Amino acid sequence: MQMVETRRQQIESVASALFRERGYAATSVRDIAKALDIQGGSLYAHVASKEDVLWSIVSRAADRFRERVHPIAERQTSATDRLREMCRAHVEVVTQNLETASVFLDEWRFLGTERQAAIAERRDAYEALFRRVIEEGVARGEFTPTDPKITAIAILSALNGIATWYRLDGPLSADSIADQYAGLFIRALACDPSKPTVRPSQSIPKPRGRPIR
Amino acid sequence: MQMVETRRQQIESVASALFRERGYAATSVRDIAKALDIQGGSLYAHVASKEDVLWSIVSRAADRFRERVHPIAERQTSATDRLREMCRAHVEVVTQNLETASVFLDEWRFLGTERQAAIAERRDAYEALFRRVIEEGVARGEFTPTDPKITAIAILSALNGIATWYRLDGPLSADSIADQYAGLFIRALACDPSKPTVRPSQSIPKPRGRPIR
DNA sequence: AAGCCTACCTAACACTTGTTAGGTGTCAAT
DNA sequence: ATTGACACCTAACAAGTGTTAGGTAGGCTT
Repeated sequence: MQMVETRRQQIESVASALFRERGYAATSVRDIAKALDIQGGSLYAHVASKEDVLWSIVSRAADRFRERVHPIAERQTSATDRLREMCRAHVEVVTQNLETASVFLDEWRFLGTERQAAIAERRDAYEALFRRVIEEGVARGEFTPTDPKITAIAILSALNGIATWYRLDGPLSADSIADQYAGLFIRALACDPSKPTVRPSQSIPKPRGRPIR
Repeated sequence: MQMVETRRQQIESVASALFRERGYAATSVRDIAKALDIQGGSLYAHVASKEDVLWSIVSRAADRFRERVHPIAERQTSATDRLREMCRAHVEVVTQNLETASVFLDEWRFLGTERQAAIAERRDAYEALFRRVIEEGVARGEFTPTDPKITAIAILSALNGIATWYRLDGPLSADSIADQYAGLFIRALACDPSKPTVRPSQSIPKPRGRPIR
């Protein structure tokens, strides 16, 4: 009974590819239709608007990231371990959903105001997953003391950059990329073993209003 | 004699701001004109085309990055030192030219094919500056062995990400951001001091065809 | 056989797009 | 006083934009 792909899914799939390579604003509804060998107006039997398609893509991609990474963030393992696995999972989502992930990362600003706000909220929450793991690692003396907010953003920027240059037919496997990135960040955070500063431990300080300085 | 700002410069300045916040494709020539309180067609007394404006912005921004970072890459100091300073300089260019840098990073794909290729070439050369410093640091045993290409891309992705979120009126000074980022990457690359592997030294291996694996 | 649903088409709508041709006024140099 | 450059305007162009209304053909159910 399993049908291969509903028309709506085909539209989103084709739109993802076009939005990624030309950008949302530079892709017309007729471009999408042409890729499916139908007429521009015929799309509206399946979708309410062009922005609607973007929203579906973006919001589904947001789901994927959270679904994969959130469970890892809640594990009871070391911060080092969780951060490594979170990085790996993030890279996996990017490389396995290259088009939708790219659209999510780059084109969400073309959504209407409310939808944009909804995504911003989810991105903040997602970023907070990384920030908290870093905070915890620092508090436990597992990580070098750093500003968790900046560090989290730096890590995510680097990981998200993969979406721009990764090619399925390239020489690098997704796994090896993930390992390299994860290793890089773990080394950046790993506490210098020469001075085993075991901070107050256990207690994680509540984040104050302003992030730094 | 110094005139404040030629009309052409005003156009590019206003266009940078609009391209950054709405994207090139979603910004009309009339939008740019309206910001200058003139009529859409009047712009063509100063510029040849919309793409021409983009090209000016993008290519000038590319210049700025190279001008600031290339001299540092050629210093005779340690790889650690050079990488740190290169990161700092890059952040400086981003934060001091927020709008043009953002446009350079995000909107260059809307250039025509040849101009796009020209920018791609310059970006590759710029990326190579970072890659070579990393290669050298690894070869000298100054850095942990890592794939220089991936590492360079990771660093630049993180640094470029700053262009998306940095605000002049935000709580973080550009300098402190630069230090944090630079510190992060240096720690990620610094060789574990417990095993002072002084590799063959001096000789830097020629990069082979395929990057890794 | 009738009705209905799905999937698509055609044609048009109101509007926006980048760009150009020709015209107007201002100001400095001749 | 004439010239010419400069900065801008108006008006239009051809093409493309997202979207809609109305129509048609085929297949499924009744």
